[in-house]
Amino acid sequence: MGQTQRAKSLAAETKILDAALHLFSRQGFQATSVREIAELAGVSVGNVYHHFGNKEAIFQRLIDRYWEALLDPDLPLNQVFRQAQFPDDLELAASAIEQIVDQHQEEILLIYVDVIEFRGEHIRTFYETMADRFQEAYADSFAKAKREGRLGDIDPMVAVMTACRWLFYFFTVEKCFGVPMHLGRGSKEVVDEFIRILRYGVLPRDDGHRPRVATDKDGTTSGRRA
Amino acid sequence: MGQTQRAKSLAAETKILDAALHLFSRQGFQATSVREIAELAGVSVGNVYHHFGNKEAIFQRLIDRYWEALLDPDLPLNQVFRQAQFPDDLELAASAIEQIVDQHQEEILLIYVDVIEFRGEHIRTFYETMADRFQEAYADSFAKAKREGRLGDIDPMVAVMTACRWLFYFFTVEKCFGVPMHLGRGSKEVVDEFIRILRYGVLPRDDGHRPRVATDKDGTTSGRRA
DNA sequence: TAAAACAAAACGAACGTTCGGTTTGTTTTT
DNA sequence: AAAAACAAACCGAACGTTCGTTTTGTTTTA
Repeated sequence: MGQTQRAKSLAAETKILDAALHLFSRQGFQATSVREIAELAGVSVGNVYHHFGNKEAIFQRLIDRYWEALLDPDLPLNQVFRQAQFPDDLELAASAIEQIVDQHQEEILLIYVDVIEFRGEHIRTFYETMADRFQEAYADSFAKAKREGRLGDIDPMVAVMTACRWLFYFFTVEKCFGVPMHLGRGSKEVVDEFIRILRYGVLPRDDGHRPRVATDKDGTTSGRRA
Repeated sequence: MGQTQRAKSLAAETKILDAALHLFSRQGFQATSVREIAELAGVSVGNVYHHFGNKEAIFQRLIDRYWEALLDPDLPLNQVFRQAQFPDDLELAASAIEQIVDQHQEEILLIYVDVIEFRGEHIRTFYETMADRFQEAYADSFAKAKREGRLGDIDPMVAVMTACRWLFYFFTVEKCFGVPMHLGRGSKEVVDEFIRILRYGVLPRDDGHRPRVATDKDGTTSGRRA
């Protein structure tokens, strides 16, 4: 009850933003009316316009909020980037990306709303910023690994981009688009296999590298189909 | 001028569908009005409703049209699947997928419209159908390759799914979302590198497999950096 | 008591859809 | 082969509703 004006105002703004996020991510921008947002937020239409200049400003604020969350240095994925241990950090990266997609399902759908209903510049800046951060984070690490022969013949920068994009899209398909199964295999199973492919490739190795276990020939170790 | 009634009717339907595809893919379903569609198609609003029961029926027809195109046995990608030469067919698959995304940019965006503005069941059936076709197409081939030791320790079915999904999404990002560059590298460069990663992995090989140089079937080793 | 927060009513514009009427091509009758 | 009858293709005004936004007025807080 005894809330200050600022606190009440901020609470109302949050309620409006949350309601808008819920609706925008489920039915798109144009298909969501200000009346719907107001009703779900439990405020009047007039009050919505007291806090936001117009409908699009609400959308913009939601995008900004997601963007800020992605740039947070404390975000696990950003910690992984700072360590720059590719390809050893692939498991860490995978679970960090899974966490992002899990916690920001609606915001990720918002990005696709932006792609469709606006001209989609946010997804462009997203990929371009990601590219810059890869360069920053991994350039030194890769130069050193190259000198020490710890990396193969491929371009590790392309590899890390490939991996992150795949993981991001994989979890997006699973959590946001609702395609939970993949060839009858579970999510973790597929991600682990993807990481192994990245590290060792699908073609057999004649050297000592035995990715899964040791010398088994039939590969019955992980209980796949007969 | 002397067109039959059926021909005229079909021409009008096509014009309406093309206009609707253009608009839906650029601004979404709800943001596109029937008036807009009619104007771009060069017909009256009433005529639109003569050919289609309602606005959503137009959308549905567009999705169906795309779906039929994907199931066409003559589609290059389906020919690649029938050959079932993974991982040798990766270059062929890549260019077949690139061709699909190129020729169906608008329809692919339509799928994302469906994800946002409807409940996105089409993308689910898309992925599930893809999974079934992978099983059909590659099951025998992989069993044989496994017996002959031509494949490594990984699950090839996961690998082929991984590859196709990545390629599809890669070209979608590039052509539909407008992110043409990737870490300053061109599209072909990145795809080639992705294929090499799939085959050989990022970790160095001590055996005779030298990924970058010869062993290619057609011998066209795309010239890259030393 | 002034300003901020909120609610309700009202605005014109645009929406999807309907409908009566006109044009145009085809079939039937003469 | 011309005329009459028919049906499909087509048009555009109009309907009822809903949209984003504004205006006006009331309550709450400092």
